[in-house]
Amino acid sequence: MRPRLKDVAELAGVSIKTVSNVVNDYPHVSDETRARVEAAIAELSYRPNLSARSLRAGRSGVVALAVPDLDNPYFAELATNVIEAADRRGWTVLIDQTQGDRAKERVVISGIRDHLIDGLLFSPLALTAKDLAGRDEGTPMVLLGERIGTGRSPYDHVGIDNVAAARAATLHLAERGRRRIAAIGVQRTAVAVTGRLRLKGYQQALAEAGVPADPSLVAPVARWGRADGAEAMSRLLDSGAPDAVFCFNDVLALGALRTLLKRGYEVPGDVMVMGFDDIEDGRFATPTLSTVAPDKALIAQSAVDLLAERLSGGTDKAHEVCVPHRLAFRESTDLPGKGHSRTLN
Amino acid sequence: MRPRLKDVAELAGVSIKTVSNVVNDYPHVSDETRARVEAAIAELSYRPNLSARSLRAGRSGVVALAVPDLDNPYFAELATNVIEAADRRGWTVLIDQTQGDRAKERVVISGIRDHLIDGLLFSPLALTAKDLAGRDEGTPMVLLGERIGTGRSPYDHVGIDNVAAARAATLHLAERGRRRIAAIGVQRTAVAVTGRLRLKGYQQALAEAGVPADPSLVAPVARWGRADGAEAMSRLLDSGAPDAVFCFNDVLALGALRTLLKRGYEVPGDVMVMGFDDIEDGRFATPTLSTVAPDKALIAQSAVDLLAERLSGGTDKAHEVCVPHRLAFRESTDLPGKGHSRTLN
DNA sequence: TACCTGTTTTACAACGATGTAACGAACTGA
DNA sequence: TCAGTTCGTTACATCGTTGTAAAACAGGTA
Repeated sequence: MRPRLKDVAELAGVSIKTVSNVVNDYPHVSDETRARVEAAIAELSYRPNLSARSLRAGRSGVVALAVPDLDNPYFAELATNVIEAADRRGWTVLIDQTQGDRAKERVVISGIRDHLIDGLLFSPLALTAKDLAGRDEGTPMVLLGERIGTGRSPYDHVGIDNVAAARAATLHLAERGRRRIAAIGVQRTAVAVTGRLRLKGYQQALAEAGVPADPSLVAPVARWGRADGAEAMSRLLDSGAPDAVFCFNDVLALGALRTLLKRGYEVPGDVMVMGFDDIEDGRFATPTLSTVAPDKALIAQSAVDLLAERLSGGTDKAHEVCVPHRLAFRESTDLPGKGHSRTLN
Repeated sequence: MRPRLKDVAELAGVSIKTVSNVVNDYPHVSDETRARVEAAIAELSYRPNLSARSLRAGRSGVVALAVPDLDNPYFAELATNVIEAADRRGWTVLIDQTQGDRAKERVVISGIRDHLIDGLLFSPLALTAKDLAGRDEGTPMVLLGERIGTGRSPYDHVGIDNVAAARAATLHLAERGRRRIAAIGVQRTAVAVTGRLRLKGYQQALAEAGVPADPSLVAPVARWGRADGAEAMSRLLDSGAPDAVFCFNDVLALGALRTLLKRGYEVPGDVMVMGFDDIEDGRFATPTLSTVAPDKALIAQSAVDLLAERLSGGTDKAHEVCVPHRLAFRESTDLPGKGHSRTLN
C-alpha cells in the first residue's frame, strides 16, 4: 500500500539502512547515493511510519494536553498557546477533555495512553492528592493551574499566585469606594482548590481594606460557566444588594454582567464587575471587563519547557513555576467622570 | 522499564500470546489461566504499548482535527463536539491549528503524519482545489465547512447550506422593516468561499425583499475576529448609516456590537445585529445576539461517522452531508414593544 | 490401544524503522 | 607490497504486539 523504506531501497538499488540514513541526514552518505535515494523518495512520495519510529525510539513526538473543557475560552486560549509552543519543538498535541470529572481525570493520569505520548500537560480540577500519589510514574507530567495537596509533589507545576491576584483584584474594588463587594465562584466540592485560593485572596483584601466580610455576599456555584455566573448574580441581587462583584473567572463575570444589565443595573455605576483570566470576550463586552490577566503564553511556554527538560532526562527534583499576572482595568470598574474608559484597552 | 507482554507472561508462567489473548478477550482461554494472567497484569500494572499495536494493526486509534484557530469559540465548540463523538468510538483526537494559513493547511493534507493518524477531519480556509487534487489519497479525510472548488471532489464533506442560511438571516432583518442592511465579513482573498456564499445569500435576500443593494454597505474584513468586526462596523457608521447589519459570524457580530454600543447607538433600536454560528458568548451578550445556529453536534457526529465508514472500507463515492440549521431570534433583532425579549432563549 | 474431535496453548513471523557491528573498497604511508 | 586507516554501505537484531498455523492436551468413541 504505502511505500516503505524497503520499496525506496529497491527502487534506488541500495539497502534499507542507507535510505534510513538519508532520511535521517546521517553524514556518511556519498552525494551520488544520496541523490539517487532522494529521487526514489520523491518518486514514491515516501513518508516514514511514525508508529514504527516511535516503537523503535520509545518516543512518539506527541504530548497530551488535558483540560476540563475547550468551550471555556480560557482553556481554548491556553490550548492555542500550548499547541504553538509544542509546535516550536516539533511536537504534536493531543487533547483530552475531562469535564472536570474526577473519574475522567483519573483515566488521564492512569497511563493508559502512556505509550502513545511522550508527556502530559494536565490541568486538573477534581483530582485529589491521593489520586496523584497512586499514579505510577511513567511518562513525565506537568501540572497546570493549582497545586494539588499540601505536601511536596513529585511533579513539575506551573501556576500563578491566585491569592495575591484575587487580593489585588478585590482591593481594586475597595479602593474605588465599594463596600459591599460580592464574590462569585466558590464551590461546595471538597476539591475546588482554585476557588478556595481566590476566596482567600478576596477575604484578605476585605480585611486589609477594613471592609466587613458579609457571608451572604459570597455566592456559590456548581460550575464555572456563564449560566452559573448569571444565576449566582441573580441570587445576589435578590438578597444582598452588592455594589461590586469579583468573579473567580471571566465567563462567570460575563454571566453576571448579563444578569445585571438585563435587570436594569448600571455597570460600573451601580455595580462594578471584576473577572479573572483575561479572555478575549471580556475585551469586547459592553462595558469592557476588568480582569486579572495571567500571562497565558508564558504559562504554556513554561509548561512545554519543563516537559522538554524532563524528557531529556534533566532534573530530578520537581520545579515550581509561578507565572506573573497583571491587572487589566477596563470599563466595568471605571470610576465615573474619569473619562478614560475608552483609552484603556 | 515498563512491563511488556513478555514480563507478564513470565510472571504468570504462560506464553506471550496467551497474555495477548487475555488482554484482547479472546474466547479460548481457560478460566484458571485467565485468572492467573490477570493477576500478573494487575501486579505489574501492565499497559499495552500503543505504538507497537498500531504498527502491527496499521491503525492507531488517533484521528486529527485541523481547524484554523481554537481561539474562535465556534471552532472550540466544534472541537468539543468532535472529541466527544470520537470518544464514543474509542478514538483519540489530535488537534492542528492552521491559522487559516495556506502553507500550514497544505502541510496538514500532505500526509506527513499519515502514519500516526487513521483519519483526518479538516476545516480548511485557504486551500484551493488544486492543493486538494495534489494530495495523494492516503488516510481518509472528511472536509468540514465549505466545499472546495466546483467539480466533484473525492472527499466526504459535511456542511450547511450557507446561502440559504444567510438568505434567511437577511430576510429576517428585512421583514422587520430594515432597508439599509449592511454585511460584514467579505474577504478580498480569492479563496474565501464561505464568505462569498454568505454574501450571495445576503444579496438574494435583498433582491427578494425588494431592498436596493448598496455596495457601500458591504464591509470587507481581513480576518473573522472580534477586532475586525469592530473596525468594520466603525467604517460602516462613518460612511453608510445602516439600520441593520448581518455579520458572517458571531465574533464579527460581537465586535460590531461593541462598536455600536460604544458609539452610543441603540441595538436593536437604531441598528439590528445578526450573527452566524450560535456561539455561547452571543447568548450572554447584552443585547443577546440573534444568529444562525448550525447543528454543531450533528456536524461533528456526521463527520466522525463518515470517517468511520471510510475506515471500515465502506464506500467509494464521496458523501455530501448537509446539516440543518435554524435561526435563533434574540434581543439584537427584537422589535420594540413586542415584549418577549426575555422569553426567547 | 488406536483414533478422532475439540479445546487450549504455543512458536514463529510479521508490522516498519533504526542502532550496532561488521564488511568491502579506496586510500595512506612505510 | 602490505598493514593501517578512512569512508560508505550492508546484514542483522530489535522495539512490543498480534495473526497464523500448528502443537499439546483432554475426553470420547471404536
